[in-house]
Amino acid sequence: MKVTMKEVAKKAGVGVGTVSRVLNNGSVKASTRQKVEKVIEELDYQPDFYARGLKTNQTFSVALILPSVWHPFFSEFAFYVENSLESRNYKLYLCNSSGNAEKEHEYIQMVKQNKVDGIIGITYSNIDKYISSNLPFVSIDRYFTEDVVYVAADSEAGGRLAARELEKRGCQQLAYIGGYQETPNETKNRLKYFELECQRLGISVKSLNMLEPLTDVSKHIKQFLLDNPEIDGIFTINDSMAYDVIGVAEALGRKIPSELQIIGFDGERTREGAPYQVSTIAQPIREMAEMAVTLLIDVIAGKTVEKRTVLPIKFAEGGTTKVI
Amino acid sequence: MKVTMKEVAKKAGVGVGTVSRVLNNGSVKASTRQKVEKVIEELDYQPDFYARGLKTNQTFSVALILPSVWHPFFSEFAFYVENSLESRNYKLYLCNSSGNAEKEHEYIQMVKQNKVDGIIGITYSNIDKYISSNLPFVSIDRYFTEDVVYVAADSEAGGRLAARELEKRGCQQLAYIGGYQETPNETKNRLKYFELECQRLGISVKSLNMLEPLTDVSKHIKQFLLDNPEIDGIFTINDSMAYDVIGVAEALGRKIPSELQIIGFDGERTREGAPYQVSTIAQPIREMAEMAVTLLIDVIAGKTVEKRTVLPIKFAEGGTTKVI
DNA sequence: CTGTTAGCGCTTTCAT
DNA sequence: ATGAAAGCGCTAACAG
Repeated sequence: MKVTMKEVAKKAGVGVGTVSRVLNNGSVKASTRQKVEKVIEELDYQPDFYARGLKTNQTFSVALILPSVWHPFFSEFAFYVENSLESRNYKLYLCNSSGNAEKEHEYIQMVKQNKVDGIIGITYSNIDKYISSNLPFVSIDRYFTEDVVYVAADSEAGGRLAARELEKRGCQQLAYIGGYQETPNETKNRLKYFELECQRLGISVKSLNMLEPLTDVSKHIKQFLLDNPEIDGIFTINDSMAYDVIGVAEALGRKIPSELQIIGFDGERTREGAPYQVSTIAQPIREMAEMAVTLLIDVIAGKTVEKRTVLPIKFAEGGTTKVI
Repeated sequence: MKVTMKEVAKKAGVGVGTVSRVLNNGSVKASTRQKVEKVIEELDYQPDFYARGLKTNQTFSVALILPSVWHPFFSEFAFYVENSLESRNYKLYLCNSSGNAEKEHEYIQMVKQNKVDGIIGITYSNIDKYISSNLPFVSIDRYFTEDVVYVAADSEAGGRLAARELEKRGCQQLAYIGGYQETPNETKNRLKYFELECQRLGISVKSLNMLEPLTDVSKHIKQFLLDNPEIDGIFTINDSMAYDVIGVAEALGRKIPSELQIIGFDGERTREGAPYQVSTIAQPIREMAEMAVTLLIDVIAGKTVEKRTVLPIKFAEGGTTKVI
C-alpha cells in the first residue's frame, strides 16, 4: 500500500541510511544516488513527514493567528505570509481566532505539541501569560515584553502624517475617531501622535475614542458629528472605521471630500491590484509579512534577532480627500 | 526539557499504555485516571502530534487550495472552512496556488506524505492526473470525474435568476460578460442558462466571453459597450467582472442603475457583516464551506458520500439594480 | 562512502 | 484494568 524507505532500500539494493542520505543531500556516490533516485521515481516514494518530524522535531509548519481572514487587511497579510513561507518550504496553518483567547492558546500549544515550529500572531486578547521569550513567536502590532519579537507599521509617523495631509488640504478642525482595548498595542499611537502633530501645527483637534468591543458605533459617530459640526477633517483608527464614518456623514448630508475629508489607516485593498477604497495611511503589508516570516525562521533557527521592527507607512489616495 | 509520556507514566506510577488510554478515553479505573490527569497537569504534558500521527496515520489536518486568499470570496470561504474544521478538531493548511498547477500538485502530495488527511480545492488548472477517487479530495466548483466529490452553487438557477431579475426591472436588451478557461467547471453554466432563460423570456441577449488569462479587459468591455449601446442590463460571470464593467460604464457616462443595470455572481462581501457591493447572484458560501468539510471528513473516515452537491443561490441587492 | 542499528514518542496488541 | 513490549518510518551515530 504505502511505500516506505525500507522498500526503496531493498529494491535499490542499499541500506535505508543511504536512501535517507540521498533525500537529505548527504554524501552519496553519484552512481548510488542515481540508482536510488530511479527506484524512488519508480515506486513514487514520498517520505513520511510525521516520521521525519518525530526524529528531527522539525515540522516546517508555522501557524498564523489572526482575528479573521475574512477581512481585506488580514487576508492580504495572510496571503503574503503564505507566499514567503512557501519560498522557504514552510507550510502555513491558518487560525481565525475572533479574538478568542482560548483558541489562540490552543494554537500556541501547537508548538509544544510539536505540530508547528513557530507562530506569527495578530492578537488583541490577553494571552500574555502564554507568550514567553523561549516561544518562537512573532507578534504583529502588539507589544508583549522586551523579549518578544514584534513587527509593526510606524504608527507615530502615520498619526503625524495624517494630520499633515489633512492640514495640507485645507482642513481647519480635525478629529480622530477610533476604538481601543485594554491591551497595549501600536494602534494607540495613531491617536497620540495625530494629536501631537495637530498641536504642533496649531490646529484644533477633537477625538472620539470608544472602548471595544464596539456597539452602536454609528450612533456614537452621529452624535459626535452633530455635536461638532465644525469638523472638516477626520482621521480614523483604521479603514473599517473610515467606512463607518463615511456612512454616517453621508446620511447626514455631508459631502466627501469637499466638505469633509477622511483619512483611514491600514491601506485595505480587497484583492491584488485593487485600488484603495478610502484615503489612508497605508501599512506596508507585504513587507511586514515578509519581515515577520524572516524573523520567525531566524528565531526557529536559534539566531538572535532584532526584537523591534518598525516599518514605514505612506499616504495613499482613495477618494476621500481632496486632490491637490 | 520536553515532557514525554514516559515521564508522566513514571511519576504517576503507571505504564505508558495507561497514560495513552487516559488521553484517548480508553477504559481506565477512575482513580487511576485522576492520578494520571493530575500528573499531566503538574508537568504540563502535551502529547507529541507527530509521534501520534506516525502511529495512527492521522494528522487531523486538511489543506485548502485556492487561487488567492486575498480576495473577498475566497477569504470568506477560507474563513468558514477553518471554522467548521475547528469545530471538528481539525487544523487547516492554507495554500494560495495562484492557479499554479505545480504548487497545487505539491499540496496534493501532502496527503501521500502523510502531512494532511485530505484536501479541499478550488482549482482551475490542469491537475486532473493527480486527482483520483482514492485521494480524499473535495472539489469546489470544478468537475473532475464521476468519482471525485464536488460541491458547487447552482449556476443553472443563478444564470436563470439573473435573467429574470433584470427582466423584472425593465431591461429590454441583456448581455453577459465573462471569461472562461479550457477546463470544465460550473461557471460555464452561468452563461448557458442565462442565455436559455433570456430566450425563454423572449429577450435579446448578447455576450462577451473572453478566454483567460484576461488581458486588457477594460478595453474589450469598452468596445463591447460601444458596439452595443442598446444594452440596458448586464449579467457578469462574477462580482469582480461586475466592478470592471461598472468602471468602464461610468467612464462612458452611463448611469447605474437608472440606464444600465448590472448583476454579478458570487456575493462577495469584504468582511463579516459587510454589505454586498454590487447586485449579485449570491453563492451560499458558508453552506458550501461547511458541506465541503463534512464531505471531506466523511471521505477520510471511509464513508461513502454523495458525489455531487449543488447548493441554492439567491439574488442579493447591492445598488446596481433598480429597487422595485 | 555505506550498511546496521538505536531510538524519536506514541498507540496498540498481548498477557496478566 | 493495566504493564510490557513491539513497532510506526525515519534520521543519525557508529562501525567498517
